[in-house]
Amino acid sequence: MSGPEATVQPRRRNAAQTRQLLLDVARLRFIRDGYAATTVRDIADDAGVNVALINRYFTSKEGLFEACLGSAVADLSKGTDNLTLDDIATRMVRRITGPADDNKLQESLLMLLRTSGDERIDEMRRAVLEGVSRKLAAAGGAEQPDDPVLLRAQVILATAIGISVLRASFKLMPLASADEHELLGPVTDVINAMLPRPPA
Amino acid sequence: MSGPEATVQPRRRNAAQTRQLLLDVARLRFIRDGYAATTVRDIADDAGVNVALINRYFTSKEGLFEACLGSAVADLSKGTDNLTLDDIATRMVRRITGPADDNKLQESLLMLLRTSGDERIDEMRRAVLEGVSRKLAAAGGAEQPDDPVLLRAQVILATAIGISVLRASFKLMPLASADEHELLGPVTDVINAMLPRPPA
DNA sequence: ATTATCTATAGATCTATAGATAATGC
DNA sequence: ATTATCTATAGATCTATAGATAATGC
Repeated sequence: MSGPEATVQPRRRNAAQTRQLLLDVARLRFIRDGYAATTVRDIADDAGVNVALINRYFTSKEGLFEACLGSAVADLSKGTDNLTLDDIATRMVRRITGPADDNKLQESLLMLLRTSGDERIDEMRRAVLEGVSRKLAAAGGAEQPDDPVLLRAQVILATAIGISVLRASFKLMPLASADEHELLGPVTDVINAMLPRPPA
Repeated sequence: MSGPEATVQPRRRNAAQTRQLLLDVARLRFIRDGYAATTVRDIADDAGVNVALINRYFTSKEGLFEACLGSAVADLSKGTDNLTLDDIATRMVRRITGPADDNKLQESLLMLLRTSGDERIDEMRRAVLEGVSRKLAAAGGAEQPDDPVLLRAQVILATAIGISVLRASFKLMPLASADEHELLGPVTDVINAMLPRPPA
């Protein structure tokens, strides 16, 4: 159980910075090991601070988890309005493959897969994915919320999630090492197969 | 934390039957809650037997997990040789949607996603998925092991895993309630997009 | 007599908190 | 003086095991 290192070591005392540091290292732990297998001591050690600060800044382990999930949800919902069919593939692939502009993006989907067992939080996760799939369906021309295109949009989402899992958790080659360029073709093909261009 | 009920209640003492019962209820727990969040007491209570029997029949919690994963691996590798392109979609959809012939099949993929933290076991999981994707690629006409078709075969696998997760863990509608018939179309389209028919 | 199952308990965590220490700002 | 951080510890698990009980087969 060797852990990720703290990326920024605060020299001067700074509550806001320490709080953010805990958030960042906790997110990595939760993604990699899951909620139950991660101990607060693991997280505190990764951050290089005392365990008690987790309770000070986040009330509890569950509070910290909820904060991590909240930031992942914010990442995922950001800039998904009025997507065009052409945007989807490139955005999705970039989000999966890379520390392109913001390396927290690639982690958001994986964080969303984690659960602490709290049903209230689980419902939040479900609602986020429902919203994302609805926007995908809208880009594909769906009009009513019960449009059959919604099912196909959710299959696209499933593909994105599956690719992320196979890369991060399984390190399945060659998928795990495929770069943005190599993934763009297959992913574009899946999207086109699910959301055919309107004849108009 | 209310758990699944034991499906078979042994009336007469029967070590083999109790062992199998523990395996079955443990599998459900591990799939639903993960390894770390599941306690041996949860499992024993689900089975209606004493906790000590887990150690008696499986040495340890980890031994029980490994046995669960082993049966999932056996399920997944079963009958995947010499697949034709036409088989894949129907087999995959049936495996995802249903307690068709053997309801343990639908759980196998989800069990494979669980980890106990043991790297030896993680490697076993990876090898299984690598084998499955290789067979998919072969059905799609791949010849060398580094054929670029392999990447596309792994995207198919990713879609299957993603759909299973969105159904079981997220209960994302309408995907979660889609039956075999409703899923066949979209999944077939994904497979055709990834593994185009050879012109011959 | 054999062995499937249970009782009782040791030992090792893990989370949370009350209160102490020490760095910072006025 | 304020507050960011740490020390020490209580209380609640959780896994594993030694040994006791009781159902089965001869």
